[in-house]
Amino acid sequence: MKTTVATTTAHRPPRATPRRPPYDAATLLEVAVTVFNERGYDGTSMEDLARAAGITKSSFYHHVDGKEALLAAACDRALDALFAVRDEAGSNTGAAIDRFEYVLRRTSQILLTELPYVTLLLRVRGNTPTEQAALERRREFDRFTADLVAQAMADGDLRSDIEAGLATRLAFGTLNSVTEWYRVTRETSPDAVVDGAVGVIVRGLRP
Amino acid sequence: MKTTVATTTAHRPPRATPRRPPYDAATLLEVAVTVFNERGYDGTSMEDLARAAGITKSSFYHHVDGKEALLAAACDRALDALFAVRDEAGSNTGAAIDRFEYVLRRTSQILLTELPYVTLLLRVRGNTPTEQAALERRREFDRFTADLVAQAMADGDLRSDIEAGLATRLAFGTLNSVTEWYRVTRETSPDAVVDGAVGVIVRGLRP
DNA sequence: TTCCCTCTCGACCGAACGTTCGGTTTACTA
DNA sequence: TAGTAAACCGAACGTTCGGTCGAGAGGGAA
Repeated sequence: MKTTVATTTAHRPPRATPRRPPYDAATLLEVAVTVFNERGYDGTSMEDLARAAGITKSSFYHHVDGKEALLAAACDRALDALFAVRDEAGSNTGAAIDRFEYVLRRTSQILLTELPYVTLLLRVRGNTPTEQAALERRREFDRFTADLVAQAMADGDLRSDIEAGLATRLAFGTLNSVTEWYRVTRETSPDAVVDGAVGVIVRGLRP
Repeated sequence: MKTTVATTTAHRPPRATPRRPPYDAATLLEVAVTVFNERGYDGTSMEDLARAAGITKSSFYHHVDGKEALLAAACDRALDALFAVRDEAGSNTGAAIDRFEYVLRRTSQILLTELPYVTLLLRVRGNTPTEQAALERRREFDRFTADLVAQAMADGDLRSDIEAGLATRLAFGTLNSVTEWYRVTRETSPDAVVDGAVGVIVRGLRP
């Protein structure tokens, strides 16, 4: 890591690697979210983020607005993807049970394609207005799904011996738990996880 | 701090507040865990804890060894309860499917009786050796259960079209998700939650 | 060459962090 | 009434936090 030669010029930033393309906000967001998920948001310092990106803290600040802005951007990315699902045709046409299963499947797909962002979203506790806003959007999505569950129960397509709210929470709990352990490997494909999780949920909830 | 004239009192000093019994370590641990679960461990300062207890930071330190010691004590309490289940007769005798169901039920009961401590345990990320030790004990418990699942699959008592590791993780994911939303209320009794969760899991995993 | 803009840096700031310490109050006993 | 130990407190310690600042390096355009 030391600047070996080139001592003649007093000011010579270490250029060990051939040349890295300049960072953009999206790339640094990805780096930040990765570290956030490893150490936790509050447990991560801006110094940690800069080190992970291979630049100094002040350089890092040149590209991003601040720590909380990173969190907000990450949550928004996850939430936008989820709300896009809510507006898809499959979530709004047909029997409630089919719409519920569609939402489950699409949600779990997004959970895997946007894994780091969703993981971070699921861990915010509401400490700041930013986090509270993210929590509120999450709840709105949960409410949308809970209505589907209640409707499917009324239709007799889901077992109604447990409360609709409990069923919804268990369903999302099962899905969301994937963020706690899933890592992309050759053995466990995303599709297998999606099929497995959704399958277990709907079989567990059917009458 | 004025020295009141009441030097003559001798028997009944005027007491504005009734007087709180002195704190002990267990009570302050409970307070700490509650705040940790609200704000997150790293997001909680010792000042926050002291304020929640109604004493100053330095008084708080009179009773506890430090922030990390509180985390360790809380994790140990949760883990000790879980490992006690592993050693119970119901977890080690009979068919694997019955033992699995027994472990699930007892685990979810402990999850509710020791809710704050288990909640905190499930959120540690391994930032310190203390946290890593807790994570390792958790994994040991998961391995124990995964063996039961694999055996029950071999017996034909659980569907074997999904991987045993995936099934175990989904089962615990469903159970553990309860910590994310469960609050003691009159409407939703702990027993109803236990029955609901365990029921959904075993029905989802049966052949 | 000069200008200009982007990117990077070291140095720095006030605030908050976990923790310590000297000293005061309280409850109880002798 | 004096002595004692536990409970408690205010003030500060050294460190780390998120964030700022002025300046240098590099490259393209004139």
